[in-house]
Amino acid sequence: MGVVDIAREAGVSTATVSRVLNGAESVTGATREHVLEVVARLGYTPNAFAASLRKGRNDAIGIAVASISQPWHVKLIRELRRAIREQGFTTIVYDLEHSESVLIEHTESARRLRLAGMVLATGDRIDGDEVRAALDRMAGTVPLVVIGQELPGAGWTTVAFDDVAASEQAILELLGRRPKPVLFLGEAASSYLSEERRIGVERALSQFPDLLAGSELVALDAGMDFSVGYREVQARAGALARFGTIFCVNDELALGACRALSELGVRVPEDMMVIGYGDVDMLPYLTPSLSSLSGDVGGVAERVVRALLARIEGGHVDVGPKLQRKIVHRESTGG
Amino acid sequence: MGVVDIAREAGVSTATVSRVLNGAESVTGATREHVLEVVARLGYTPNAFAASLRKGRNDAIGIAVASISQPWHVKLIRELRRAIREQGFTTIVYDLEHSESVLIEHTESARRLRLAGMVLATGDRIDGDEVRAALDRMAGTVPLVVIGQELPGAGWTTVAFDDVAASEQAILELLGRRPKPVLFLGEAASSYLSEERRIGVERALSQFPDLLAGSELVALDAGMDFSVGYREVQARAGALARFGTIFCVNDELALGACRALSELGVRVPEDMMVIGYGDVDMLPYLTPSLSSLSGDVGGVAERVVRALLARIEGGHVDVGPKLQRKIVHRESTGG
DNA sequence: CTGAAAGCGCTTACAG
DNA sequence: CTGAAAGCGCTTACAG
Repeated sequence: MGVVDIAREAGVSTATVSRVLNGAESVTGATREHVLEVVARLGYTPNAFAASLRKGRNDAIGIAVASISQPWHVKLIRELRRAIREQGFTTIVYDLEHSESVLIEHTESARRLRLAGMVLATGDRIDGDEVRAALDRMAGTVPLVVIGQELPGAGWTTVAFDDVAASEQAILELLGRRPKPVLFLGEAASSYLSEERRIGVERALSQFPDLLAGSELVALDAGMDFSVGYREVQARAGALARFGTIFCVNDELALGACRALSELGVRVPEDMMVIGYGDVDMLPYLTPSLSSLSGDVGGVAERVVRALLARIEGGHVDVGPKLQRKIVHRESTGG
Repeated sequence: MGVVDIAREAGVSTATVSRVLNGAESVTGATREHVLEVVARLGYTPNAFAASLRKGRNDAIGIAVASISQPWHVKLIRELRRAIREQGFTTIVYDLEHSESVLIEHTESARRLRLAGMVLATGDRIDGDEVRAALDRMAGTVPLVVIGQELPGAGWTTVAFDDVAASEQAILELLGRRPKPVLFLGEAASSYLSEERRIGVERALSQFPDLLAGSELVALDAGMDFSVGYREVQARAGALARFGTIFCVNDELALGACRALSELGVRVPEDMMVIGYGDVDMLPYLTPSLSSLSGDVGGVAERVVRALLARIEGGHVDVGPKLQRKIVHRESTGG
């Protein structure tokens, strides 16, 4: 069943049916009522493919995140959807599952679907040859905004937090509370995000050479969930006394670390301070409650959408300086 | 740029281009190579709308979940995607945000997109007049499988856990460990899932009238996240001594409850046992680690896909009896 | 193995 | 305000 069936039944042309269904102002009230009645009676739903094909555009914007298992990304999706919907677009969520090949697949899908735009949020590096080529290719036809990492000469807009500064600032503040070496748990080279945060930590520590010497900056290769934080701390059971702080690149690692400390009888924060990144919703409800570096997700979403709209209209927009994070102290850093 | 441009450049017909791009076997090796070279050189990507319109079908299956903020649903999405992809379909995720109007919108979207099928996973009731009508309407053209709740006379297949039995069984087991009244934290009438679990709890308690009398079965109206579990336990600070167990309809509530108990100086599990539902990944890493009623998500996904394929092919399939849950004891119930 | 041509179901300039 | 007709970009029976 299509417009022609509705048109025939209603005794009008397909043009009129289309106008009614698309809310054109020109249609007479009576005609509109009649057509709508027929549509309802016959249970007709327009074919989105035919409409998009004819219109030559799609009103959907893709949101691709590194992993929907990470609460921070879910929070971001929520905010982005809200902001995007306000602009009259629909959204479609892609889960990259931290995989380059999945990302590449999705760039293809975005091209085939002629998406109006795409938002990419990942801490995983996107500067590998294949990934970079796929993104460039996509960005040629689908306006793109990337959250989190800046690439030289990229044909897209970047919105990011200043994680180097945030990490440096946080470490300085924690060293003020307890001037002891730091155990940093981050990801290996595949993570852009970990790299930035590590640099900030190093920068702060380098002001205190003896503390830097005693610190350990771990580059994990095993993902960043609870179990990894747990395992890494357990693995250092005998060597924990020399550290004053465990600084984790996300909240999940911090949670796992706390569990290990608890099993080892290391008190948080008396013997060891612990802090994560992202400030996800559950942190205040943990025991001990977890400190974290918090960022304004709504602010990110707002900037992303502004930048995307500008690109969709063929223009550019200055998204301003990198966003600042702030440290949220809870029990795990002494409140 | 379209097939015609590729055809012209390659000196073949559009039919041949289409065949090459769709992997038809009939095309000569040389022709295939040549066409692919032109496609790559011109950076051509087929238009998905045109293809779907012409084919008259869409190979995408929708996955609609009550909320992507709930880890259990994220786990389910993962498993479903894997299973669906194996069958050659793509997936598209819908977040219902626990909203009836969003669900109704998505049923419309599914119809317009001529989805090959739809999976709906929600604990929120779907038997309200409007929602039920929207689902019936959708199920008329889009094969549907619902996870979790059974509706009489529905035109779709249901895959569910036996939560009544699981709850009853769990309570009996916990009463064996500590024969004291139970504080049950569940949602109000809008939640089908809470209702089932409450019934199981009541069924177990009714074998011990004095324990039933001392128990409290709370029907919350405020969602089911960490903060709610926390608040409800705090609100009963003076009355906790009479309970032996806090039984929560999800793990998030249980986590919040534990935090409140910790602040109140109530020891878990010595003074109070706590258990949740879903067995999400973080539970072993909490302090205390949280017990939970676990279900085989992979098993659900496998049945759902089997049922969906049968419906897509116009048939039916017996998905078998409801799935069983098992209780996973961790520190919060005494290990 | 390959091509010419029809047609999927819409929307929109154009004409009245 | 409304209609006749073209055309969006594919795929596929049909013919050779």
